Amino acid sequence: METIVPSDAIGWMPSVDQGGASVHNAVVSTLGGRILGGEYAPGAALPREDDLCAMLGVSRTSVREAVKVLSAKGLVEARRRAGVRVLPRDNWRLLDPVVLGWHPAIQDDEELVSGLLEARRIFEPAAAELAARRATAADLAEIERAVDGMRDNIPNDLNAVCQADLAFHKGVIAASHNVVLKGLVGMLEAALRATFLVTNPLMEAQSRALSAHVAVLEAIRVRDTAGARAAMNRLLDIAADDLHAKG
Amino acid sequence: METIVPSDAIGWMPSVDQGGASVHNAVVSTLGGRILGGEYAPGAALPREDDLCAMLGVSRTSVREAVKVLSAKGLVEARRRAGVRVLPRDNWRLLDPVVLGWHPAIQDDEELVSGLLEARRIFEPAAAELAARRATAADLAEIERAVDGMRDNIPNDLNAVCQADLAFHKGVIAASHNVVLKGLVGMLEAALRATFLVTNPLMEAQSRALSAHVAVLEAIRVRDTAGARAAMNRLLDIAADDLHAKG
DNA sequence: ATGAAAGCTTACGTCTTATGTAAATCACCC
DNA sequence: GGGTGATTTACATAAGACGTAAGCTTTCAT
Repeated sequence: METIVPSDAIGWMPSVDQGGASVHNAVVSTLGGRILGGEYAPGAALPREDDLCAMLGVSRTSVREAVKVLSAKGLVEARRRAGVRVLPRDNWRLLDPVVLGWHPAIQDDEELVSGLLEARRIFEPAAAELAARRATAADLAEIERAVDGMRDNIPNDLNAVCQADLAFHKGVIAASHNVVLKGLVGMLEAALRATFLVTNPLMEAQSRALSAHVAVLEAIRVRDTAGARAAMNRLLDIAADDLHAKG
Repeated sequence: METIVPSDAIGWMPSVDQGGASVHNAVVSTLGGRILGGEYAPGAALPREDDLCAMLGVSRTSVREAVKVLSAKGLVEARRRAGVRVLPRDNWRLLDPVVLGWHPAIQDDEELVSGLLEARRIFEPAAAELAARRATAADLAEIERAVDGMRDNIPNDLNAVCQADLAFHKGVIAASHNVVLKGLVGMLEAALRATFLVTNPLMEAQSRALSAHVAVLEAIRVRDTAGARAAMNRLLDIAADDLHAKG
C-alpha cells in the first residue's frame, strides 16, 4: 500500500533538537537526566507534582506533560494517590535515542557500552549481508558519500570524520531495508557517540578503519553477501580493539 | 549489577494494561490506532487541538497530553502555528510494544511481519548463544518452566501454549544478559502475537516445535554455545515454515 | 511589477484555578 | 482484633486566559 502524502507536507522533516528550548522539554531533560544518572533510582518515588513545580519553577501543566513523556519512555509510572515512581530498568526504552541522550556519562556505563558493542556485532554484519542483497543505487550512493566524507576529512576535521562514520553505518542499515534494524539506528547513534568519546583518534587507527569501511562498501556494491558480512565483522574487530586499547 | 530497590517499592510492578481506562490513554490509543492504520498518513496534519477536543469530547488538557505521548513515540511532531503532523514512518518507535499494539492488523502488514521474522533470525540465535554462556540457575529454571508449560498444555489449552512459548523466548533473551537484546522483548512479543494469529495450530506442528524448544533448553543447560545457536535456528526454521504454509 | 519589511492572525505553549476520583490511611464499631 | 467505612491525599480532568512564534498579508520603496 502506497502511503499518500499531501503536497504541502514537503519539507516537514522532524526537528533534530530534541532538547528544545520549550519549558516542558527542559523539565523532561532534567528529570530524565536525574533518572538515568541514578539520582532517582528504580523503585523510588519522584517528588509530588506540586513540589516539582516549586523545585523547577514551572507550572503543573509542564510537569504533568513531562511526566507523560517519561512515562511513554518507560522510565516512570504515575498512580493516583501513590505518586510517580521510577520503573525497573528493564522497562526503560534504552533503544530510544532520546533516552540514551539523557545518560549523563554513557561512556562510563560499562554494562551499557559493552552491551551496545555486543549488539552491534550481532546485527551490523547481518545488516551488511542484507544490504549486499538489497541495496538500491541510491543506498549505495549514500554509503559511498559517507566513505568519501571520511576520506576527505582525515586527519584534519575529526568531527566530520565521526559524522561520516555514523552516516556510513546508518546507510548500511537503511540499505538492509528491514524495519526492525532501521529501528535500531538511534541506538547505534548513541553507541558510536559513546565510542567516539572513548577512543583516542590516532591517525593510524583512522586509516585502518577507513580501509575496512571501503571493504564493506565494495562488497555491498558487488552483491557479495558473505564478503559484506565478513568485512563488517573486521570493521567491528577494529572498533572493539580501539575501545579496549583506549578505554 | 543488582539494582537496589527501596523496601516500600515492593509490589510496584508496572501495570500491564497500557490501554487503561483513563481519558488521555483512550485518546492516545485512538489517535495511535488511526496513525498506525493509515487514517492519518505520514506528512498529514492532525485536526487542530480544539477540533480534536470537540471530535473526541474531551478537554484540551487530555488532547495535549495524548499528543505529547505520541510525540514521545516518534509518531507526530507539533509545531507552533503549524499544527500537529504525522512524521515519516522511519521515526516511529516500532520496537515499542505499545506502538505495535496500536497496529490494527499487524498480521496483514506484510513488510512488518517478514521484517520481524527476519530480525528474529538475526537476534535470537545470538541470544541463545549468549544464554548458553551466561545463563544463571534462575534463568534456566525460568526457561524450563516455560517449556514445561508448553508440554503440559499441548494440545488442550492453546492459549496457554502460546503464553508459554512467549515466556520461553523472553527467558532466553533475559538469560543473554545483554541490555540491547532485552530492549527487544517488546518487539518479540508483538512478533509472536502476530505469528500466533496467522499459524494454524496443528498438533503435529506443535510437537515439532516443542522438541525444538527442548533442544534449545538442553544446549543452554550444558553450555553448548554452538548447539544453542543451531537449535534456535532450527526452531526459527520451523516457525518460518508454519508461517509460509499457513500465511 | 517585484521584493522586502512590517504588522496581523492563528494555533500551539504555558500558567492558573477549580473540581473529580481512586487509593492509602485511620478511626470506629462489631 | 479484625473488618468496614470516612477521611485525606495526590494524581486526573476540565476550562479559561494569556503568551509567543510562525505563517500570511499588506504595504511601501525601488
